[in-house]
Amino acid sequence: MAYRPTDQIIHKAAWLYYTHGLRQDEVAQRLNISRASVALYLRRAREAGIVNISTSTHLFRDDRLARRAEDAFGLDTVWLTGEDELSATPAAEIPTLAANVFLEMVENGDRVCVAWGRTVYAIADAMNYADREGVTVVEMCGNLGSPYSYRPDQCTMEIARRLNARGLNFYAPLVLSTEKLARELREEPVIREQLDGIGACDLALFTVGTLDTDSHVIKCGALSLDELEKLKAMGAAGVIAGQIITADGRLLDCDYNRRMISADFDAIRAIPRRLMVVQEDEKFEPLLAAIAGRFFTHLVTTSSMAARLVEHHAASQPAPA
Amino acid sequence: MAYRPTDQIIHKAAWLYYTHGLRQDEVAQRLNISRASVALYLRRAREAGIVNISTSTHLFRDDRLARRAEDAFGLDTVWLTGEDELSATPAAEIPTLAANVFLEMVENGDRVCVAWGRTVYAIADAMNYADREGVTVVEMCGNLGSPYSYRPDQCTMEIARRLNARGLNFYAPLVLSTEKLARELREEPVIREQLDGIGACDLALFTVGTLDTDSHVIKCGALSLDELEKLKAMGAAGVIAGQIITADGRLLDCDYNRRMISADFDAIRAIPRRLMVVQEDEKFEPLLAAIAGRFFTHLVTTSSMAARLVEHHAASQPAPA
DNA sequence: CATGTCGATTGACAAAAGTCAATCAGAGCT
DNA sequence: AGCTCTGATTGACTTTTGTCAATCGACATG
Repeated sequence: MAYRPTDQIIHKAAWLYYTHGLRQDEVAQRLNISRASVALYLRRAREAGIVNISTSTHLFRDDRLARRAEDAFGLDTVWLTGEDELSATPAAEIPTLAANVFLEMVENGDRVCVAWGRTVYAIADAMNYADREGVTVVEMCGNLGSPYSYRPDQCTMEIARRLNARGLNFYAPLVLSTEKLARELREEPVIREQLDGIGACDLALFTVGTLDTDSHVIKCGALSLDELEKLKAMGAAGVIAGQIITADGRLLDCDYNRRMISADFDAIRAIPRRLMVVQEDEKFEPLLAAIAGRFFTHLVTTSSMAARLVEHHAASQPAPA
Repeated sequence: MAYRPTDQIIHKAAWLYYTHGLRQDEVAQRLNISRASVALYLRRAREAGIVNISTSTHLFRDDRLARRAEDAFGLDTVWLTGEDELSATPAAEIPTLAANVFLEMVENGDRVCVAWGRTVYAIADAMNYADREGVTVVEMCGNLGSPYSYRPDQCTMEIARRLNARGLNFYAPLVLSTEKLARELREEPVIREQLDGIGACDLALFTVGTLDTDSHVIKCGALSLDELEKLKAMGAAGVIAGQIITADGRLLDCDYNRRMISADFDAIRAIPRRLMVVQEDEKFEPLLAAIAGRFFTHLVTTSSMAARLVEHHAASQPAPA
C-alpha cells in the first residue's frame, strides 16, 4: 500500500507514456531523466501492476464445443485451448489462459480461495501483476510438504502478490495421523475460523487430482500405494482440495478423509464463482466426478478434454427432447 | 457482440503478442501474415478493447489535499490533478484523469447514467476502449440542441461505444415551453420508464453547471439572459442535470425547473457511486451547492479547486472537536 | 468486360524502444 | 577515511516497432 519513494516517478512515467501516449524520450525530457531510465521504469510499472495490460479471453470462449460443454453440464462459462497455432504445446497454454481468465474474474474487494498443486502454481506463475484493491486470498485446505519446488503456502502468497492482495495461509497440515487429532485441531479457534471463512469467499480457484501412482497425494507421501489401492477399491475417483471423492462426486467415507483438515464441500459449493482448471488428459475420470459433485461453475481445459466430456455426456444421456 | 470474421485473427495476434510476449515478427510467422499486418492488428486490438492497457489512478489519490477533501465533505474518493510536470495545461488533464477513474469504476453488468456537456464530452473523448460486458449507458436528462460540435445523445453513444456497451437515449427534449406539456410528457410510458430507470443505475457520471452569461443553459438557448437574472435573484446557484439548484443544494422552485424533463434528485442520490468532474475554476460556487445537495460521492477536480473547497469548509465550520 | 472503388496487405524505411556494460551514489562496515 | 556492496542511472548500440506509399484482390458498376 505505502508507496516507496521511487514509485512516484515510476507512476508518473507510466501515466505520461501509457495514458497520454507520449514517447519515451518526451517522458524523459518532462521528468528530467534519461530515456533509458524511462524504459526501465516502464518495465517496473508493468511488473508492479501500476500499468495493467490484459487480453480479452473471449476468443477461447467463442467456440462451439465450449458452448456445448456449458449446456451439457450447466456451467456458467467454459474456456478451451485447441491445437491451433496459438501455442506449440497446447497443454502448456492452459495455465496462461487460466491465469487470464482468473484475473478477469477477480473483482476489487473479493475474497478468493485457492487450492494448491502443480497446476495452480503454474497459474500463479503465468499470472500478470494487477493492482486490485481490498482482495484477500485464502487457502482452501491444509498444507503438505511437497516433492516439487514449491510449497502450498507459496502458492497462495504468489497469487496474493500478483493481485496486490493480502494472503492468508492455513495454519495446519493437510492430513494428520489420527482422526482424533484432526477433530481436535479442527476445533481450535484459529483453524475453525479459517475453515469457516471458506464459505464466505466470492471466488475459488482449484483443480481436481488423480489417484494414480504418480498423483499428488502419493508423491507428497500423504498416502501409501497400499492405501491407495484400498481406497480405489472403495470407489475413490478423484481428489478435491485434498479430499477423496467418489465417481458421483461425494466424499468417500474413509479414514483418510476423516484425518483431513480441508474445506467442507458445502462451503466450497457456497462460493458463487468457482473456477476449475484441468490440464492433463489423465484427469478425465476425476473431472467427471467433480462435475457430478457440482464442484465448479467455470472451467478451463483443453478442447480434447471437452470433446471427451461432451461425448461421454451424450452417450450417457441419450435422446434429449 | 458477434465477431466479424477478421476479429479472430486480430484476437490471436493480440494474445500471442501481449499475453505470450512474442515479438511481432514471431507472431507474423506463426499466423502466416506480414509483420506490418501484425502491427496493424495490434492497433485494432487496442482500439477495440480486446487488449486493455490501463494505468492505475492511485497517484492522483495519494495526496494530502485529496484526503482532506474526502474527510471534509464525506466523499468516498477524491482525485486531484496538480500543477506538476504531468501536464503542460493542468486543466486539460482533468478529462483524461476522469476518463481513467470512470473506467476503473465501471464494472461488468453495470447500468451507468451519464449527463452531458462540454466536460462529459471531453471525458468520452479521452476514454480508452474497454471490453466490458453487459454494461448499459443511459442519459440522465432530456436533450437540447447544442452550440458546440456535439449533441447530447452523441455523448451517451460515444461513452457506450468506448465501453462496448448498449447506449440508451432519452426520447425527450430537456426543456419544454409549458409546464403542462412537460407534465404530460413525463407521464408518457416511454419517458416514465426512462426517468424511473435512473434510480436503478449503479454508477453516474456528471458535472455541475454555472449560471454565467456564457454558461451552458444560456448558450443552448434554453434560458434567456433576462430569465437568468430573475433566477439568480431567486437564489439559483448552479445546474445539475439541467435543473437549477440553490446554494443549499435544493431544487429551485421556479417555472423553468417545472418545464424540465430530467432525473429526479432522489433518483440521482439513489445511485450508489456518483462521479462528479469539475474542470473550471468558475464552478466553485456551483460545486459548493452540489456538495450541499450531496449529489456526488466521488470527485475529480484540480488541486486549486480542492484547496478552495477545503479552505472554505474550514472557515465555515470553525474549531472541530 | 473493362473500370473504379475500397479495404486489406505488404516491403522498405524511419522512428522508437530495449539492452547492457560502464559509471555513479549512497549505505554499511572496518 | 577508506573500502565494498548494492542498486540506480546513463550513453551507446541493437533490435523491434510504426508508418506509408504501392500493390493486390474482391466486388460493384457502366
